[in-house]
Amino acid sequence: MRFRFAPSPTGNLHIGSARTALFNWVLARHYQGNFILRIEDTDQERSNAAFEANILSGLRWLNLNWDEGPDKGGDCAPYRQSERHAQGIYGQATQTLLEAGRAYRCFCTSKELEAERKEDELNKRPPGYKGRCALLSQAVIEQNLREKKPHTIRFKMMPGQLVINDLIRGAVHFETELISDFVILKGDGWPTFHLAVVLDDALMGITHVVRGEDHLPNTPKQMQLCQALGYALPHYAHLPMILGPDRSKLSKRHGATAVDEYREAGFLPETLVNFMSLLGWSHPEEKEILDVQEVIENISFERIKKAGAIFDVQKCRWMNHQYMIHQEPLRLLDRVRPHIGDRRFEQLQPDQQLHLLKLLSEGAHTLQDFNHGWIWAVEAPVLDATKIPVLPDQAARILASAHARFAAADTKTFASHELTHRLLDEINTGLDLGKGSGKSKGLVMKMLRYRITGELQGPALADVILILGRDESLKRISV
RNA sequence: GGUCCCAUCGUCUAGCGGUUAGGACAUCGGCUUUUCAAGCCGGUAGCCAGGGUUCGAUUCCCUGUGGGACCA
Repeated sequence: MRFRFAPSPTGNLHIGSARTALFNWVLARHYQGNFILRIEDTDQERSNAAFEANILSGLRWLNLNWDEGPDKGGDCAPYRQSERHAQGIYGQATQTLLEAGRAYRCFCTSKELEAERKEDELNKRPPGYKGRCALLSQAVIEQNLREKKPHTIRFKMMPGQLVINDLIRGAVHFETELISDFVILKGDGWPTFHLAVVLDDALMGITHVVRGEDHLPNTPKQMQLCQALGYALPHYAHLPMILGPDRSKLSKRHGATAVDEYREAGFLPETLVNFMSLLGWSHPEEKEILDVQEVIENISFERIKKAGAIFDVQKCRWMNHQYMIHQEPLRLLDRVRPHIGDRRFEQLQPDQQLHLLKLLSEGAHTLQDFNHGWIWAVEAPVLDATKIPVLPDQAARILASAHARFAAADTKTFASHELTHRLLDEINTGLDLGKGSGKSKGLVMKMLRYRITGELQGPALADVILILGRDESLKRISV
């Protein structure tokens, strides 16, 4: 079995495309088939190498390795349609169809076609090419050719019933008489999407065409084209769309849609793979946190839904949190590092870094969340008297008491979580702030946190003190 | 406009004739916490509508409605 992912390099790798790639890849691995990457760059205007590079790097980041592709070759090379075009395969196929009478030259200008379309619209008739040039006499065609009149080549649709036996949707019926003859070779000799896809899939021995539902209406055209070229039809499977919050096809106006944007926002690739696999598919036991192996083992066309699914960033963030807290600390640290803008993080001792990582990861949803919340670890706060969270006389007493206890405590206390806690309790017990002891403790903690970190909220104070150590902590609460 | 696809909590989904319609995210409440998160416990919330088929429909069929995609 051979699966493929065939993106157009007309934009960065999109979540929707990545999901299609993922399913093809997973399916290929499940059936121990091949996963082929083919670049569909026949649109010379919009394709560019930077986009192609972005797509490849995105797939690599997601760990979706391909068996054959533009960068590594394979038995069906080349894997870039522009290079295949240079070999003349699309022109040859078109010639064959022309000779077989399944294609014809169309000399209609874009102006004429435009006018025709407008007229259809006015008369409320279904738009579409009426096949005028199919009726041209041989003499007229030759005359036009001699005059070097620009023309396209159209494929002649055969009227009749056509059924797609979609692996996900079942039988889908079409009346091909309602589908107009479509262009397969443009005026400049380049193939259109339909010709290129069909011919390449056939030539590359693709057995399963798994793609987005948006291609479903194109399929009848491609099936007739495929058969006219004399090739066996592949199996088709059309995946449900990934939608934006308004239920329309996920697009830029919905916010972040590029895989890159998620990478930069601090999502882990395994989160994205897991999350995308659950958009339109579910594990037989409804397990949600799955590694790729489990997806590969359990994937089946039968469990793929037909309805579109909204990409819920909230749930994706929750899942990313799950992956982060279950990550090996040292590994997580490595992955967090590139996201930390403040280089002073590197000045911290390894054990301090690890301790911070643990504290911060408890509430973090993305790798980007490690960018803040630890500045107190590398610099003493600039204090602002108006922000002091307690009354002035309370502040003075708390600081005096804390200073005395800190100074008297031994270094062991500042190396143990338990002892640090006890120290903080002692400071509280030794004071009489005229409130209930619970409230009084709150005041003590608030004041100390403020003096030590400059913040009114953050990680547990005992941990903060542990990370800073005795001397630095003492310094910060000195009057 | 034409063709095609789709339809279970707000969201992702389980369900493949008989279930108190289950789970997850979000939300709400409680607990925990010096605080914010996180964590734990609990709650609210769903079968688009109308016809059939059937002893019985969320489930099968039809129609409508709604949403979407494609064509241009």
